[in-house]
Amino acid sequence: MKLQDTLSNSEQMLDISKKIRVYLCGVTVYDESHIGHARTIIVFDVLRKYLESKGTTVDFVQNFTDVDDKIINRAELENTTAEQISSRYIQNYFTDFDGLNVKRATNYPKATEHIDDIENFIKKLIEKDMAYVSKNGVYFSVSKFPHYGKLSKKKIDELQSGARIEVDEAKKDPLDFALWKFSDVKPFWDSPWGKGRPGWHIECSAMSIRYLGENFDIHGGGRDLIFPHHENEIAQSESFTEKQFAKIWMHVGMVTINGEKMSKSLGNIKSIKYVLDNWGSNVIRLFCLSGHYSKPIDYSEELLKENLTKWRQSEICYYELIHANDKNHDSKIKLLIEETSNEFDNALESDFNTHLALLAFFKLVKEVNYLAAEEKLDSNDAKIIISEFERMLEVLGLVIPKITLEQKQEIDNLITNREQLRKEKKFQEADKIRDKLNEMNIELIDHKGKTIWMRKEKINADTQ
RNA sequence: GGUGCGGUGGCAGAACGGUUAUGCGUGAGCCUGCAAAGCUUAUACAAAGGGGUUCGACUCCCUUCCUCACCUCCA
Repeated sequence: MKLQDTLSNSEQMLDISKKIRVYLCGVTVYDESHIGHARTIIVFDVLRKYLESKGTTVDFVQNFTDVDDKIINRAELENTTAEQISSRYIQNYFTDFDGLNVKRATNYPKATEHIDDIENFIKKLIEKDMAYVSKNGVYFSVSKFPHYGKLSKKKIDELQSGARIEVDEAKKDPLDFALWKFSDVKPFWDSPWGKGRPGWHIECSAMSIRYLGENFDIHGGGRDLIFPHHENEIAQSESFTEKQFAKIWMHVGMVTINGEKMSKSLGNIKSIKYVLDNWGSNVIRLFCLSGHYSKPIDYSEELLKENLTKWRQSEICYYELIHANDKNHDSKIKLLIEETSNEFDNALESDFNTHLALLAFFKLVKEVNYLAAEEKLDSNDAKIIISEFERMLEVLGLVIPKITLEQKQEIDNLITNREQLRKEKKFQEADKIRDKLNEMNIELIDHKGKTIWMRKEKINADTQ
């Protein structure tokens, strides 16, 4: 598999026959997550699901930043503790992302639970003279790390001349960043240097190395983390281990709205709860995967609607497949499956192009719907198609809700009744049955000779 | 100002030095008791501007312009 690596700015081969270790920078838990967070996490979720579908073991670690100024501020505002705030939003995170059908990570380490690791990390950096203690805390000496700027392609002197960097007198160099901040505001921990809490970047270095080793495969996050977060992580980690840190750096583009980055400070966010309520998980996932992961994607009702249309077509495809009963084996089916399956895999293997993969998936959908319309969908062929179709659904994290056997029985009975009424031209009564099924979220599709049903989840967007 | 992605039809988004995907949308038709959905078909003188290179460029080179992101917390 090839992936574009931010560090080398080139495509790197990833050997997926071995175990893959992935660290994804998660969220700071001080507020609700929005669709920008969702995109990054869904991209990595699909990456992981694809690898696992190929039999690759994936160690997938995603942190929660649960000590941070924003959390503390929020706690003050609500007159509660930082711990209360972070645990509330961790819960909120799981509600959102379970709702988006994101598979739980192997591990969700929290900064507050790794203070020892962090302290040891800092201790060693001080021993190596890569860090120093000052009035306000412990700082990393950027000028001592010769490759600083290699990830973000920034030059140290240019950064220093940047007028927007706030100069802190306690720092030897304005670029130095905090490993440990002295503070006696809760939460704080004792340390060899004084009471305080960890800086932001150090937790990811300490925890990724702790769980994945000193040199793991993929480190990822949103593009906005390249500088300074990931740059700093490289500096501290490589100073610590004297080895190359992550092999591949994978960065996901921003979700924009009207062309502008979606962010709290701009106040233009769409929360996951909001989009989930209005569009449902499948449509959001399709939306998040509809462009190449590295590029920005613009949130718009139009695009969401387009993905809703495509999802409806996919659902119909599925129901056509399970209802197939024609006996017209088509020798082209084998070829069709091979072709779409290869296109799907090839797209993902060449820098994880989910847009192209989706194209292959929809090609299969179109073809099945065509065959069904032409009454050429053989039931045995359908079985073969279903297994490939379901494999793609699984990788993409899309879910078609299942129904129970009893429900199916009931639906079949109602349809039979309706057919009889239609034959007798008692259309009003027949329509009543159709309405009743509709209330059960069952939609009928009348083909020339037969009627099939599909389960159709109602979402708010349908009624808008 | 620096750095980095980009700029392709109404929208989304590919490949490719020569024949311009694909999807959504839109028009027409088929099917239907009606409806929904589906299917069929049509549709677009698309390549930011200007120079080159070439027999030929959307694709290569130069240049100008523009968007966005990062340079401060951020997925």
